Parts: sequence; structure tokens; C-alpha cells
Amino acid sequence: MPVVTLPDGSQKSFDDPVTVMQVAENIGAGLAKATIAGYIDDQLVDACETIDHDARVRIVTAKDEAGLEIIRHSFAHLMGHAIKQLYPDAQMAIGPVIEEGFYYDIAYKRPFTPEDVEAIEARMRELVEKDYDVVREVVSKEKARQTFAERGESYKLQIVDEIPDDEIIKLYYHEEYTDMCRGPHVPNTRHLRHFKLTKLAGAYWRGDSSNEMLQRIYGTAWADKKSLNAYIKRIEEAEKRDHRKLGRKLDLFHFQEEAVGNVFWHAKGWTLYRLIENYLRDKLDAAGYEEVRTPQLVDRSLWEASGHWDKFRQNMFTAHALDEDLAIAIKPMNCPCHVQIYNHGLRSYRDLPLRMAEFGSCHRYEPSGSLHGLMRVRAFTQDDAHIFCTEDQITAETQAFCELLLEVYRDFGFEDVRVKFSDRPEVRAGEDAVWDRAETALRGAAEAAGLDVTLNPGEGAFYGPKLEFVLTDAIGRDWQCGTLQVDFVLPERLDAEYVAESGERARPVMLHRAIFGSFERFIGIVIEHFAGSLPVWLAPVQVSVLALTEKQADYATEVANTLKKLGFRVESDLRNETIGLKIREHAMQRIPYVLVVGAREAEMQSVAVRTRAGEDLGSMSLEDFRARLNAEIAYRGRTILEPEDTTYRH
RNA sequence: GCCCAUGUAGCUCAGGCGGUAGAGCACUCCCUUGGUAAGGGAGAGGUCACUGGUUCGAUUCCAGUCAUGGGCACCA
Repeated sequence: MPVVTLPDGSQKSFDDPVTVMQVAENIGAGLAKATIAGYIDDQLVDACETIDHDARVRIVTAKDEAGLEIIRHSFAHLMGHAIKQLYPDAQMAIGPVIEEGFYYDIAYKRPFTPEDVEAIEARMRELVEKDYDVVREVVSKEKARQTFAERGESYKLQIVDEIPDDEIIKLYYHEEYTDMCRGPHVPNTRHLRHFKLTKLAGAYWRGDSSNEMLQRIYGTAWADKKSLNAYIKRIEEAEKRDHRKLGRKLDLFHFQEEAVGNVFWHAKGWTLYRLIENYLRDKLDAAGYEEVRTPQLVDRSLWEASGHWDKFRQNMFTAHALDEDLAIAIKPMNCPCHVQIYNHGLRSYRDLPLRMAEFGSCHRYEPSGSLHGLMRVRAFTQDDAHIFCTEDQITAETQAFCELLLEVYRDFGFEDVRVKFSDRPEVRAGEDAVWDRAETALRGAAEAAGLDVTLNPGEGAFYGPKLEFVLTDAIGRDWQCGTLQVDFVLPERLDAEYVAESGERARPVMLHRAIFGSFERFIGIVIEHFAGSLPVWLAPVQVSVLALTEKQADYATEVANTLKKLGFRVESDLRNETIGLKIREHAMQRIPYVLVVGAREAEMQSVAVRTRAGEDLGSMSLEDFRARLNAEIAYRGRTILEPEDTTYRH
């Protein structure tokens, strides 16, 4: 008869087979009430699962990660229950758990409205109040098919048909509603309380755009009210950081209909852009790159030779001149042009590695639905470079690149960086032996640079393996920015070669690499990371000098001019307004420092310094203030983020 | 590209079951010369996204288009 070993090592023996729930009851009524599911020998099972052999058992409650996931999954079924009551001829497709919630894909004769979603949510709240038991039934494939056929659930039937014959199928009953699921699920709806339906969207059946579109309703669900509220708060905080809002508010850039997917950079935004570009230019110079500039408009023949015309044409813009029959493409990438420079003249092995960089302006016809502020545009600038090298040099070049990338990210305050390593795909060019060497080189170099590498099996490009660098921002979101890709194919297609030590011609390998990916997107990420409060080295305006009254206009102007001559970005505010108003406005513009100058400061030849976070640093000499600024600038983004300023009103 | 929603002043947003619209902030002028997150007053500012339809009359109703937002798909 089963002997159950609990996580604390204690054992309980039972005369007959028992369920997980019965074990929980045996331990205590409180635990039983909280029981959502359990582990039997490390296998996650329903609370109603029977234990008929000696086993290790662990009870799962809402406090467990697994318990929360089960709650979310059961919420999807609960939503199904509500939907079928309100719209009996809706057909349920799939309803999985996602990060922070769940969704269900539904087919229905008409589009759901936001009012429908409200009604569904209200019905869900009514249903959970009933505290009904969720009942599991293990059935044959035939029974499952019959059940869903009777209920007219054609999507469920498709799913049943794809389940192997020998696999057991579980049905979960929510009163009259039935869903099919691997489970486990909560034993009773009293575990389902803290949720909110969040989004109504379209989604293709099976994620395939050639299939019909279903309606997807998203929800979020949590183990307790506090977590739900924290989630809602987190979403609101993320909205406040939205770079599109901040871009408007801080006068950085705008978009308009006449140039969809193209940025209008305003003076302040462009200052930020130039600062970042010049920063990286200096870094690349120091790292032994040479910078080049290649044409925007390039004849079709080059794109045919590179293979882009074949594989990328639907994403390319083409250009025409009125009177000429031209076939010109606006470049979507820089690599073919870089090979042209490489090929201009005979290269020697002594020239390698040759690191060719370009802040390459590219245009791609991105699908309209994918455009998103600065994050996804049709005209963007890559911090692109191609390293032409020998196979033997891949390791050293990769390692040097990883180190450069980490250094750059740190300067922007991104400390947390991961790498995804994508190895050979099934369809690929090049011999296996070459792939072996390239993969070993890439992976080893990333690890040597101290990076945390995860494998992305089979996700490499057809022309070579790649590394993708993912950084985490201040509120924990991941952004894939950098990349390094080994390319054996393009040098071949465009006939790049060098004279080897032996005097024979050889093919270089090309490493495509980027740190930011695109300037536009990276700037969007930086804006959101700092919530608009850019560190001093990046702030378009670093200091505002505020004259207390019009009498100090001359002194304020003098202070501003002195700072400007020292190379700082300074504004002065001589308006006839109260000091309170001026401080508020400059603080809301997220200007790092305001200097208040009144009669006292003019007299003492000093400035009263205030930070945008509201800290009053008191009066100091201009020389002291300059030293403070310089120290902060030298520190770049490697600074502790300023505490949330609660008085800042949006 | 697909589904849903949205589009009113520079910005944030009200409003109208059909009779051409309103607030706050910003802007201009005047008063106030004020010491650390909104001093007071006055003024100006709108093809209610665009095109077409219905109507005596459309910003409002209908259709289409464009853009934006949220998803899906895409993102060598």
C-alpha cells in the first residue's frame, strides 16, 4: 500500500490508493483548501490523481510557480465556459497560458466588441462565485471526438485528430462546458479570483497567415489581488516610458502621414542621435575599424549578384528617374556595397582582418502592421560593419567584438546581457567541416567574453551561424540588439578574395556585426530605459540657467555663455515668470540640472544648483559645478538610475 | 498584409440621437519682480483625418481611403 514521502522527508502510509487531494487533507484542512495540484515523483498532476504506489509527493498551491500557471490555464477554460453560455455557437480553438496570463482563440460569426468582452468578464466573475468543482474525465480518442462533434467544436476535432492514438485524452468539465487539455487544472473555481480581460485581437489559426483569422481574447491572472494590482501598475509605468509619448513631450522627433515609417528628428532628438553616433564612431576607431560610406541607390544587377533580388525583393524599395528606364533599388543592407569596396584592388592576407564600418542608411518596405514608433521603421541607420578575415581569425575577432559590445552597452547602463547562439539550419550552404569550425569559434569566443550563452538549435542563417545579443532594460524587458553572423556565402557570390601567404588566391570569411542594430530602435530603447531622464552625457540640454528676475538676465546669460564655451549644452530661461514655474517646466523636460541665479548668486558669482529629481544642491561656484558635470559625463550611463520622482506629474 | 479599436486646437481630452464646437496646458499681449514643481488678467487659435453618399443642411448617419494604437503574421 502506498507510502508517500513528502518534501520535508516525512512519510505517510495509506491502506488504499489515495488522491493527491486526500494526501493534502491528511496533512491538514488548510493545505487541502489551498491545494491546486501536486507532483507525484516530479510529475505534475491534478489534485484528483490517484497514488497507487510508493511515491514522493509534493502539494502545489497558488504560491508555487506551477500553481499560478495552472490557475491561468484554468482561467482560459473558465473564459470558454462564459463564452459558450453567452455565445453558444462560438467555436473554441486553443486557450493556452502565456507570460502573466492566458488567452483563448475563438471563431464566431461576428466580431466581438469591447462590450462583449465586458460581458464575458462579468459572466466569468459570476461563474467563479459559484465555487463549482472542475471535474476531470480520462477518455478515449473516440469519446473525445464524439464529445466535440456533438458540440460542433470543429477546431477541437482537428486537434483531437492529431493526437496519437495511444495517448490518453483528458476532458475537464466546467459544469456544462467541456474542454480538452493535458492539464492539470484547479479542482475548484474558488482558486480563480484575481483576473482581468485585457485585449481583444485577431490571430491566425495555428499562427499561419494563410489560415483564417480567429478572435483572441487576452486576460491576465494572478494568485492574489496584490499581484494583480502590481501587474496593472507595471503596465501603467511602462506606458509612461513609451518613447513615442516621450518623443513628443521632450520634443525629440515626430512621425506624419506623408512619410510613414520615417522619422522627423527634431533638434533635440537629433542632438541625442549625433551624440550616440559620435560616441560609437570613436569606439570603432579605437577598435581598429575603418569607416566608409556607400551609395543609397544601387543598380539591380548588384542585388541580383548578391542574391537579395531573389530573396528580399518584396521588402525593397525601387527608384525611377522620369526619363530613363532604370532598375535601381534603394539599399536595404550594406553588405554588398562593402564587398565592392573590399574588391576594389587586390587584397593581401596582410590586410586581414579588415574591419569595414558604415552608419549605413537603409530602407526596407516593412509590412504596415509591423511599424511601431522608432522600434520598427522603414528608413533606418544600421551601425553596420563587416569584418573580412580568415577562418583562423574568427575566434579572436568574435571575442574582441563581444568585449566591445559589452563595453558599449555598459556605457548606456545596460549591465544585463545574454547571447543566443544559433547553429546550423537544415538547409544551408557550405561544408559541415567549415560549419564545425565556425560554430566552435563563435560559441567559444562568446563564452570567453564572459557572456551567458543559450543555444538556439537550427536557427542560424543559411550562410553561417550567428550570435544574437539581448539586453535587459530598467524594467526588465528584453531587447535583441546586437548580432554577429558568420558568412561563407556572400564572399563567394560576390567573388571576394585575397592573396594568401602561399601566393594563392583565397576566400575571406565575412563577419556581419552590429551593436545597436539600428540607431532609431536603439534610441527608442534608451529613451524607455531611462524613462526620458537621459544621463548627462546624452541629455540634449544638460543645464538650464534660470534668471530669478529680469534684473539677473545679464548674469544668467553670462553663466550660460561660459558653460557653452566649456562645451556644455546649455539653455537659459530669462522669461518674466515665477521661479517655481520655470523650475517645473525644466524639470518636466527632464533637464539634468537647473541653475537658479538671483541677486545673491550674481553678487557671489555663484549658481544655485538643482537636479531634475528635485534635489537642491545649494550654491556653488561655476568651477565646482563644472567639475561635477565633467565627472558625471565621464561616468556615462554607468550610473545608478535616479529614484522615481513622485512629484513629477505627467 | 490580416482582425479589432481610434482619429475634434500645438499637446491632453470633453462634446454632440443632424443646425459648422468646448476645457486645461502651450502660444501672444498686459499686470506682477517673484528664491526651488503651475502668480493674475486679456486675446488669438479648429475644413471636427481625407474622399464620396444620404439630407434643405453632415464634424455628427452610411461607405470607402489614409494614418495611429493593440494583437496576429512578418522581421537572412
